[in-house]
Amino acid sequence: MTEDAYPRTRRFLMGRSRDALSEREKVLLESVVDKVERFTAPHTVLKRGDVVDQSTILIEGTIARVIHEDGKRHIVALHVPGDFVDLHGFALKRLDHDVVSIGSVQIGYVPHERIQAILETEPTLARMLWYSTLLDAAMHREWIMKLEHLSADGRLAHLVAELWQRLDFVGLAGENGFSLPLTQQELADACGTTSIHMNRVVKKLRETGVVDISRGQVTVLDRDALKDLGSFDPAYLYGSGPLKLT
Amino acid sequence: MTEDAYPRTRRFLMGRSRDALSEREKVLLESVVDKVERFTAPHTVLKRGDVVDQSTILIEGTIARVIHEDGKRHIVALHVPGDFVDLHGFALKRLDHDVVSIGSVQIGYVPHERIQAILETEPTLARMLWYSTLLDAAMHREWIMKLEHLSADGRLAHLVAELWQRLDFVGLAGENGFSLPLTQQELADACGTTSIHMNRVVKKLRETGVVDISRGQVTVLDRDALKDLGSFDPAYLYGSGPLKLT
DNA sequence: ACGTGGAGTTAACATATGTTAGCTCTCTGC
DNA sequence: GCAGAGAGCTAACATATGTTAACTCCACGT
Repeated sequence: MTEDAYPRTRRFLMGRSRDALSEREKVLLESVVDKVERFTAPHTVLKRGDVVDQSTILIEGTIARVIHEDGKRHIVALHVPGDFVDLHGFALKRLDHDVVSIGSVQIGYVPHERIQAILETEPTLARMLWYSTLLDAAMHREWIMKLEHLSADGRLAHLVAELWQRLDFVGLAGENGFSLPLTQQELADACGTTSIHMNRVVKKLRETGVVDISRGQVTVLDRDALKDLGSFDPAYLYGSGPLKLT
Repeated sequence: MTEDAYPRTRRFLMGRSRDALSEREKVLLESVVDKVERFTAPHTVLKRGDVVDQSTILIEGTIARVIHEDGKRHIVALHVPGDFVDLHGFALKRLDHDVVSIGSVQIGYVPHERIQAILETEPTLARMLWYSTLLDAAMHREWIMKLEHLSADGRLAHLVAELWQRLDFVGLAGENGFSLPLTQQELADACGTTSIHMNRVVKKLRETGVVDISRGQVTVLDRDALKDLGSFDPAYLYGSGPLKLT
C-alpha cells in the first residue's frame, strides 16, 4: 500500500459513514484494503458475468458502471473517490454490468474474506456496508426519476448537481465547480441521449449562463438555475445517515 | 395472522432465496411477519420522509415505489408478491420515496427489532436479506438501462417481460400472460412517458401481434418479439443466487 | 333510467431528439 | 513540420414524443 493511500481511503469514511463509527472501526475499515493499483488509460476493471472474490474502493478519479446493449454503451452509475464501487459483488458474486475507469484512477482492492470477517465480528461496520449499498440503490432510483421526468438539459443539470454534491462530501469540490474527465459522449451515455444532442445541450447551458462544461472542468455559473433545471434535491444522498441507527 | 398468510409469505422464499436456506431458517423467516393487512382501494403505505420502524412484505397484489416531482408521479420500481418492499428502510431509516398500493393488496409487516435479531444471530439469513436489497438495486440498474436505451415501445415490452418473469418465479404467471392491474397512466409513469403516448404504444403492440394489454390482463402473443423489442435478458434477476454464497 | 367519473381512445399540432454527414480543433506520435 | 485520431461542433432532415382537446365506453351509485 502506498504512502498516501490511507488518507485517501478515508474518503469512504468521509463520504458515506462520516461520524457514525468509532476510531477503532475506522482504522479497521481502512485496513481492509489489500492492494492499490493505478490505471492511467481507460480500463475495464470488471466485466459483466465475472465471478468476483474481491471488491474495489475508488481512491482517486472516476469510475462508471456500464451496461452494453445492442452495441451501445449505457452508464448506469458514476462513482467518486471514497465509493465502495462493487460491494454488491460480495453478495451477488456475479456482476450484472461492467465497471470501467474514466481518465486516470487509483483503486483499492478488498478481498471478500475480509468483508466476511467484518460481517461476523463487527455488527456496526456490517450495517455500514449494507447502508452503503442501499445508498447506491437510492441514487439509482433518483436516476430513474431523472430519466423518466427530465428532458436532456434537465438530466445533464441533475447529473452535474449530483456529482458536485457528492464530490463536496469528500472534499473534492471547488467553490464554483469541479474537475470532471467525462467526454460529451460519456455525458450522453449517462443521460440516455446521443453525443450530438448532448453537444447541443452543453452549448445551451453554457449560453444561458447555467453551467460551463469544457476541457474536463465544470464551472457552475448559476447554482439555483442548475438545481432548478435538474429538479435536484440532495436529500436522497443522505438516507438518515447511520447516525440514527438504533 | 390470517390462515392463508403463511403459504403466501413463503413466496419470498420462492422468489428470492429459493433453496439456499435450511428448513429451520425458512420457518424463522416466515415468523418475522407481525401483522397482515389488506387494502382494496389505492393506499399510500409509506410516505417519503417517513421514519420507519417496520418493513413490509407484499403478500398479494401490486405495489409501486413512487417519486413525486413537480406534481408528476414517477414509478421507480414495481413489486410482486413475495418482495420485501422496503427492507432498505431498515438501514436507511428514512424513505426517499413513497410506497403505494395498486389495486387490491395484502401486506405483511415486519418490525425492525425482529430484523435486528436475525442480523445478530442468523448470518445466513442476514446475508439473504442483504442479497434481497442488492437484487432490487440490480433491477434499478436494468431500469436505468431500459430508460436510456429504449424508446417507449421497447420500455413497455421490457416492463412486461420483466414482470412476467418475476411473477413466474413465484408461481403467479400464466402460460400466455398474467394479470396486471396497472392503468395505462401507471404504465406510462413506469416507462417515463405520457398516458397518451402509452396508449399509442399499447395499441401498436397489440396490432403488431406482440402483446395484448387490456382489462387488467396481459396476454403475450409473441414471446420472442417481446423479449427482442425490450432487449430483455433475465440474467440480472438472478445474481448468482445465494446458492453460491461462500 | 340516469348521471358521473375514470379509463381508454383519437386527432392535430408543436417540440425534442435521433440520424447522417461533415467540419474544425487540438493533441500526439513520427 | 506533418499526419492521424479523437473530441468538439454544426446543419438538415426524419422521427418520436409531448400537448391540448375532444370523444367513447363502461362501471358505479342514486
